[in-house]
Amino acid sequence: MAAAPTIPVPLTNFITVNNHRYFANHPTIQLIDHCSNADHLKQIHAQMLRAGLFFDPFSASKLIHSSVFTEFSSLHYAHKVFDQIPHPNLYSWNVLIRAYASSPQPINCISMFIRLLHEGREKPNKFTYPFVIKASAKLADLQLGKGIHGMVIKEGFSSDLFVSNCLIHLYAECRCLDMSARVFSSMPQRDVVSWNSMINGLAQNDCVDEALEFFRRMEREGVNPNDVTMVGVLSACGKKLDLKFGRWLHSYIEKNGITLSLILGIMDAITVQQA
DNA sequence: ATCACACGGG
Repeated sequence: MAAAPTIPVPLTNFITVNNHRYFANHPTIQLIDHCSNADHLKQIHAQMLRAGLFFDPFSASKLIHSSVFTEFSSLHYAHKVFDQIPHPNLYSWNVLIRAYASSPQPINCISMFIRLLHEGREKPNKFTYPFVIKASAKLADLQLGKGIHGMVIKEGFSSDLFVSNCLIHLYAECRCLDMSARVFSSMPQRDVVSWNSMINGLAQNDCVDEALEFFRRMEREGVNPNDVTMVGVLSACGKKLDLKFGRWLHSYIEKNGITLSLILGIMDAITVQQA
């Protein structure tokens, strides 16, 4: 197999992202954003190989991003591109880890994460963990989740709002609601997603009264519920067959101007019907 | 330059 030619590129202009300086002025790299089909993307890929641009981690990450996020490309292709990058930066790792987390094979997200731990020049950051936790949640793998949680604590991300919200959801998916509650109560600050994750987790695990209790607590603490909150609360209410409370929720939704998305409308109708 | 939460019955 012939080695890719590595013609040095005159890299004179920089852009600054996250306090790092990158070369991003190469005409081939600028083409990436205007690429309109898979063949075009492959041509850019070929030009990058000829120009040695894969040795610039920022340029390589641009191609990875395009390979993953354009609808004419596939995750398989993106992974092959990734494997050709000599020194992928953390952004490139995260792009692939993220794509696998929302793919039908979340286990590949975990494999990439383990590769990152072994091969990466940078440690996982606050963006990496939410993707990996999401994959563990989809796998409903409690052992794996606990392991990742341990790393989160060790690496100092346990007070990150996004990471904690993911952990609440993860433990709920593993039917481990006492752990969800433990994460929730340890948070230095919470937002509506933290409450939603608790309420929906409880409702899905048939802990109806607890879900409604969290909703009341949320109200007391002055956090404004949104449409996702109401899906969980209505679901709990439907399981409880409580018509009176269902009707109260109905007027509550209208009174508080909560967006009546299609799902919420259907949920609402079902709750009233069931009771 | 990236991150989190949702529905029930056909």
